[in-house]
Amino acid sequence: MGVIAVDTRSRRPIYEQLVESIRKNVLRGMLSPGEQLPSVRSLAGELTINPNTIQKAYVELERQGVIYSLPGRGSFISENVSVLAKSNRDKHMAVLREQLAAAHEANVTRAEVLGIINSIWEENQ
Amino acid sequence: MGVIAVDTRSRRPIYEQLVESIRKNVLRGMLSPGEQLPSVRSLAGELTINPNTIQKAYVELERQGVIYSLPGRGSFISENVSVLAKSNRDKHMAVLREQLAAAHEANVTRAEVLGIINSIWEENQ
Amino acid sequence: MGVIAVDTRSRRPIYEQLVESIRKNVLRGMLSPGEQLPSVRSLAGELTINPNTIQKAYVELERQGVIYSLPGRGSFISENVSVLAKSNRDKHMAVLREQLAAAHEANVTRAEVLGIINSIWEENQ
Amino acid sequence: MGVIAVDTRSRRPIYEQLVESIRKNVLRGMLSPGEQLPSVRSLAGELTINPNTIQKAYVELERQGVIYSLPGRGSFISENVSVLAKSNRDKHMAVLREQLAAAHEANVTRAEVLGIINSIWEENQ
DNA sequence: GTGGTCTAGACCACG
DNA sequence: GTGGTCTAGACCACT
Repeated sequence: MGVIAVDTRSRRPIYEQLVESIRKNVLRGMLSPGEQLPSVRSLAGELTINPNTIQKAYVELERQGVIYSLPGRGSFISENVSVLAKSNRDKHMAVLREQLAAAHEANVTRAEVLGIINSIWEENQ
Repeated sequence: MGVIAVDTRSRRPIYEQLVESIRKNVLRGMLSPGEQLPSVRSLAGELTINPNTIQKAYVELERQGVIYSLPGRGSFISENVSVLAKSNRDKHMAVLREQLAAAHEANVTRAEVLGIINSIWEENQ
Repeated sequence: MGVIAVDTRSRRPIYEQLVESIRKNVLRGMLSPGEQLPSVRSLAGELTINPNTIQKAYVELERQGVIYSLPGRGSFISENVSVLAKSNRDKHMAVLREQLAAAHEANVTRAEVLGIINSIWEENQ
Repeated sequence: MGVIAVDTRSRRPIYEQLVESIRKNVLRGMLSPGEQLPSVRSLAGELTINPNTIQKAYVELERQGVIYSLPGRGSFISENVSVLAKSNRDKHMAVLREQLAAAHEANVTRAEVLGIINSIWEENQ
C-alpha cells in the first residue's frame, strides 16, 4: 500500500495531503470500491504519523463519500465512485474557467494557452 | 482611495487581500509609479483594520518590489512596473500549466477546454 | 429461517440489528412462543458472522425476556409475548411524545402532523 | 453565555452535545446572526472541557453552515438562519413520519396519538 | 484487532 | 488574544 504518500515537511496539513492522495487513487482506479483501507493504526505506523491525524483524514473522506468506516471492522472504499468522478470533473472545469479568465486579464495570449494545451493533450485526440 | 478593498469576513488573511488588491491596482494602472500610498495609520482608520495588519501588507509589498518605503516620508509605488507585469504573467502561465494537467487527468477533454477559452478570448484576437 | 436479516455494511452494530430483527419477528408473530431458535454456530454460519456476535445478541434478548436459553439444549422464544407487546407499545408512545415535542419546537404545525397521521391511520378506524 | 450546556457523564459524545446545544440556540433565536461565540479556549475553560473537543464541535457546526470561523479573529453565528430553520423543519417532518408509521405497526391507536398531540399543541391553534 | 472519543500539551499564522 | 494543526497517550464499544 505504498501509494499513499505524504510530505511531513510541507506546510500543507498532513491530513489534507492524505485526503487528496487517497481521493486521487480512488478516482484513478488504483483503489477499488469495497476494498479495505489500511487501519488507522497501521497506516499511522507505516507513515510514522500520529493515528489521530489519519483518523481526521478518514473522517473527512467519509464526509465526502469517498470511503465509509465501520467501527470495529475497518474502513472501505465507497461504491459510488462514478458520482465522485463526475463531481470531480465539474470542479476542475469551474477552477479552469476562473484561472483562464485571470490569465486573460494578465495579458496571457490565446496562442500561449493553446501551446500549453497541445503539450498536455496528445494531438490525436 | 476607495480602490483598496478588503473583505473582513473572508477566510483569507486580510494582509494577503491587501497585498493582492494593491498589486492588482498597480498592474492595471490605477496606481501609478511614484504615487504615494496612504499612511499605515490613515489606511487602518479608513478600513477599520488593525494598523499591524496594514504594516504587514506594506512590508510584504516592499519585499515583492511593488512599493518602496522611505522612513519618515511614506510609501510609494515602485517604478519598475513592467518587471512586475512580466513576473505576474509568468506566474499565471505556471499555474495554468498545473491546472490544465490536473484537468486532463480528471478526464476533461481538449474540446471542453477550448470551449472555455473561446468564451474568454474574443474570437478576433 | 431467512427472516433474520442483518446488514453487515450498516454502521449499526450487528448484534443490535440481530436483537431488533428477532424482537420484531416475535412481535409480529413470525416467531411463536416456545419455538426454537437456530443455534449460535448454525446462525453464525448462515449469516457468515462471528459467533461471538450472535452470542451477544442472544444474551441481550434473554436479558430482555424475549427468549430463554437452556444450556445444552438451545434457545427458545419466551411465552410472555403480550408483556413484550405492551412494553413495546409503551416505548413507542414515549418516543413519540419526545419527537412531537421537538417537532413543535421546530415550528411544525398541528395541521401538518394531523396530515401525516391521516395518511398512516386509515380514516375508518 | 450559560445557555450552552453539556453533560460530561452522558454516553453521548460531548462534541455532539455541544453541536446540538448551539444549533438549538441559534434556531430558537437565542443566538443571533453575526454574534460572536465564546472562543474555543474560553468555552473550554468555562465548561472544564478540553479545547480540542470544543474545536471539533465548532468545525462540525461550520460544516453545517450554522457558524463560521475566522482564524485569529473568532467564531460567529452564520447569517442564513432561515435556511437552516427550513431544513430543520423538513428533517423533523421526515422523522415524525417514520416514527408514526412504526407506532402504528406497534398497535398504538390514532386516539392515543391525538391525545399526545393535544397535550403539546395548545388547543387554540 | 477495529474505529471513535477525549485529554493534555504544544506550535503555528493571524490580528 | 484567535482558530488550526499535530503529537502522545488513554479509554470505549464492537468484531
